[in-house]
Parts: sequence; C-alpha cells; structure tokens
Amino acid sequence: MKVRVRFAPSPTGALHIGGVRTALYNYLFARQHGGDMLLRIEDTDSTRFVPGAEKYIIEALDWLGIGIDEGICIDAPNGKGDHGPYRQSERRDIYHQYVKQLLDSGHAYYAFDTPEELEAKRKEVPNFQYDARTRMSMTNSLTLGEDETQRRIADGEKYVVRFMVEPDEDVTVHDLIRGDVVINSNILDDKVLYKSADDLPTYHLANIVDDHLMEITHVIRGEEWLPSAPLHVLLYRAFGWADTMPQFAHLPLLLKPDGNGKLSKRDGDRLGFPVFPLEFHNDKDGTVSSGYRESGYFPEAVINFLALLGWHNTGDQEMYSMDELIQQFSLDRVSKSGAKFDYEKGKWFNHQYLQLKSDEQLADLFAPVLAQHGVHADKEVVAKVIGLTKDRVNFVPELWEQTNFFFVAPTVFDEKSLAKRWKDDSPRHMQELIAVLEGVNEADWSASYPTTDDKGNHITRWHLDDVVMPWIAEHEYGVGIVMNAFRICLVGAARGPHIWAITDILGKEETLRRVRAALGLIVK
RNA sequence: GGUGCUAUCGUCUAGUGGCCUAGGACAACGGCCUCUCACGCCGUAAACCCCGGUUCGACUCCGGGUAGCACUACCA
Repeated sequence: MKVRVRFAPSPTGALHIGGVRTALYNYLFARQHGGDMLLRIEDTDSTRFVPGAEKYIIEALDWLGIGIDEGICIDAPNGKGDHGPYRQSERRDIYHQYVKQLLDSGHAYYAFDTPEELEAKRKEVPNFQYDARTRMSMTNSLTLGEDETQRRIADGEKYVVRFMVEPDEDVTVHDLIRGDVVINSNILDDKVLYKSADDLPTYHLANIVDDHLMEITHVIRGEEWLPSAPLHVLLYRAFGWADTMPQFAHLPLLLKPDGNGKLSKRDGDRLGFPVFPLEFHNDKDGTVSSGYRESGYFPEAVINFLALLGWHNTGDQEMYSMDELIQQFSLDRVSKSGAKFDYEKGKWFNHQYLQLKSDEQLADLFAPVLAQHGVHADKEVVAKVIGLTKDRVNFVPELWEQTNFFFVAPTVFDEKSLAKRWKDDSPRHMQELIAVLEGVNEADWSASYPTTDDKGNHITRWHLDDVVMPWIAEHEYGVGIVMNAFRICLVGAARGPHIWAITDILGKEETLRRVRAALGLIVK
C-alpha cells in the first residue's frame, strides 16, 4: 500500500516552528517511502480563523523546500488531487453524512446544554466530565426523547452532537515511537463532534473522516494529541473503519530554551529569536512576528537544525542535506522526550551553510543590504571582500559590520583601539609610512607571491611586506605598534582581515588618502 | 485533582547487557596561530534522576519512587 501522510495545520496564525518540524518529519517519511505528502487545512474553528494564515503556511513550506504532493500548495492554492476539497470548511456536506451515520448507529446523540450551563456545571461539580456517568442528567436527546429533540432542532435551537463513549473499556493505541499506550475509556468524555452554531465538525470528527477518506496510512503529529488518540481509535471503530485505521506516531514536543514547557510565541519575543519560519503580519490582532527568513537564515540551515531536534541517526554526523535526511530518517530513531529549543545551535548551523556558499552567491544575497546603506559596489569587489570576512559571520546581514570600512572610509575611531594601539609616536610613524608607500609602484601595490615561513608552511607573502617590514626593522620600530596604528587609520578600529588584504582592495590612492585623513581626524 | 508520556554533560544527542576510564556537536573556559578582531586548530571542565531487583556483569532489562511535560473546551 502506498504511504500517504498529511500535515494538517489550523489557519489560526503563523505556522509555529514546532509545526514546521512536524511537517518536515511527515515530508521525510513520505519521500523515503515513495509516498504522498498532503496538506489539509483544518479550519473548523470559525472563531479562530486568521486571514492570511493559510497563505503563510504554504509559503513557509515552499521556502523550506517541504514539497506538497496533494492538497493545498503553492501551485494549487485551492488544492490538487482527487480526494478534495482539502479545506475542511468546504467539506460540510461530507461531515453531515458521517455525523448522521453515527447518530443512526447509536454512537452519537444530540445535546442542547449551552456553553454557559456547562461552565456552571463545571464550577458546581469538581472534575465534571460529560460521560456515561453524567450524560443522563444533562439536556440531550437521551433524556429529552425523540419528539422533544426533533422539536428543538426544528425550532432552530443550537445543539451539538456528542460521541457516546462506552465506559470501562481499555483502549490500546499502538504508537510507532512509544509502543502500546493503553487508556481506559472512563477518562474520556463524550466529545463534541459537531456544532450546529457554525455548521462545522470539531477536530476529532473531521480528522477521522478526512484521514479515512483521504486514505492516510500514517498519522505523524505532536505529542499533545496522544491523550486523545484513544478517542480517535474509538471513532474509527464506531465508523467500522478499524481495519484501515492509519498508524500513529506522536512526536516529542519542542520545549522552551530556559525553564520548562512548550515553546511558545512569547518565548521568541522574550528571548529574542524567531519561532516562525517567515515574518507574519497578523491583521486580526495587529501583531508582527519575526521570521527565520527575514533574520537571515538559509532554509537548509533551518531544516538541518529542526531535523536534529528530536531525531538523530547513530553516529556523529551533524550536517544533513534534505536528500540525506530523506534517506536516513526513521521514526524509530525519533526521541521520546521533548527537546529544548537551542537557538545557539541554530546559529551555528547557519554559519556552516554560509561557509558552504560561494563568494559570488553571497555577494548577490548581500547586495540588498549594501544598497540599504547606500553602497553600490562592483560585484567582483563585493565577492572578494566577502571572501575575506565570511568566516566570521553567521548571517548575511552581519557581513555589513565586517565589511563596511571597505566601502566607507572611517570618520570616527574606536576609543578602545586608540587607547591601546595609538601611541605618541604613531603620527610620526604614519607620516613616514606615507612616504614609504608612496614609493611603491602602482603595478606592485597588490602583488603577492607564494613562499614558506620558517616552519615550512606554505604562505602568501605580499610585496608590501617586503617594502614595509625592512623599513620597520631599519628604524627599530615595533611591528605591532606601526601596523596597528596603520590599521586604525584604514579601518577605524583594531579589527578586520589581514592588513595587506585590505590595502589590496582599497588601492594605493585610497590607502594613502585614508592615512592622511586619519592623521587629521584622530585627536588624542 | 485525574490520565498519559518522558528521564545520559548547561543544551541537542550517541549508547539496544560486557566494546563505557560513557562518544560527538553547540555553548563555556584555556592555549596555539597572529599587526588587530575573528576564523581555524589543540586542549580543559561538564552527565547516566533516586532506591531496589534480575544478572557473573547494568546507562542499557524489571519494579517502585521522584521530577518534568502534555492532555483534561461547542481549540486545534
């Protein structure tokens, strides 16, 4: 039988990073088995619907490279495949039919208790549960009788349909990650399956009906669903679908980095990192949530990071491409315990993937950042500059802090660097250095050649080394003193790549101009 | 409160009864490299929740505690 899995988010806001991981695991599982990955929208709660959320979900998955074979997706916003519609709000007629089936077979009943009455009941009776023990004292078709029930419905009174859970039964759920989980039906309540108020089913009914009709073979979802899994098993049985019931796998939760509990949207705001793949503007409550994409993350880094939060192969491999994940992923190597969200490790992954990109690729990605700062430089130069600095950044936007001095001459000079590296002799040294550098031919300015150091390592030596070092030695100046003062003139601080790599890019004219300018600007 | 799930370095994890003096990675710390800041390299510190049992032998199996989490809606 062909493997068919589904990711079934609710369009109630931006897609949480935990949801992304669930989608990823579903996708990896489907691809590995040559099966289908479906996306179904579970919009059965009309009160929590957020405009734009659905579009956000499909764009986020598309950005991450989590491909959808059937259902709602980027190239078919209204769904593709022959098991549709894939939006639950468009499947009302289908649900009516199955609600009726349960009603007719005696597995469900009408209930007229209002939300207010139920709330009052819960206040009055501790641990109140709508079940076999209490249902005969409530307002429902079991206590009202056929005629009264029909009269109320005909009068347009709001009602719900509840599932009738038989008491005293041990229900076993076989979970692919955790093994057999047994729960007694006494702790289950008569779940609401359908509400007439918005003519929609609840999750429990819709998910069973849809998974069955869509021929889902494996339900891979978050651990928060484990307690209701027995109810779902009971529902399959009530429908007579026990034979084709999908297999279950409940994934461990993603936890807060500090303290305990599920990772939430608030944690991101509080700790300063995104918990959503893309930036999201919520028109319903006016909030804006930051996203991994906008923070400078590469999708492959997010995927790699997320994949390892809850799954790990034997061995020490850390870097996985999507193809490797598809090949190696397996549900029985998914951890059972929750994983704290380690944002620092996420940054490290992005650093690794950034190093893997070519300087030219990075130059293209960096161009918009440069433009923001009013810099328009040749791509060739930008790529060269990136080659010198990329190993010290985690994100493309950070490149600006590392490279700005290549494009804009310093006008302010770092106090700390001056205090430590700018000596009383420095102005005189710089004056002399100007004279030395002026003597260098334009053609030799950037020249370099391979050689070996005194330990026999192959290194690149610059022509300017051969000019400046002898001069320093001749006057018995300190190399560090002269070079750092020089660096401050060019960069504005005691940091940055090798000094001759800087002068190479700046060129003779700009280098000398900066030293002269600095001499006028640095007051100490 | 009830039910369920879970439990190895600060974090993600490897470990499926002897390969464990518990391995790797992130973070931390120290050193090397060096004109600077980084990167890189090398190194240090750091864990089997507790108590019993099974066994010649338990991180690994079993039982009991404890702790954490999840669920307990006309939300998903």
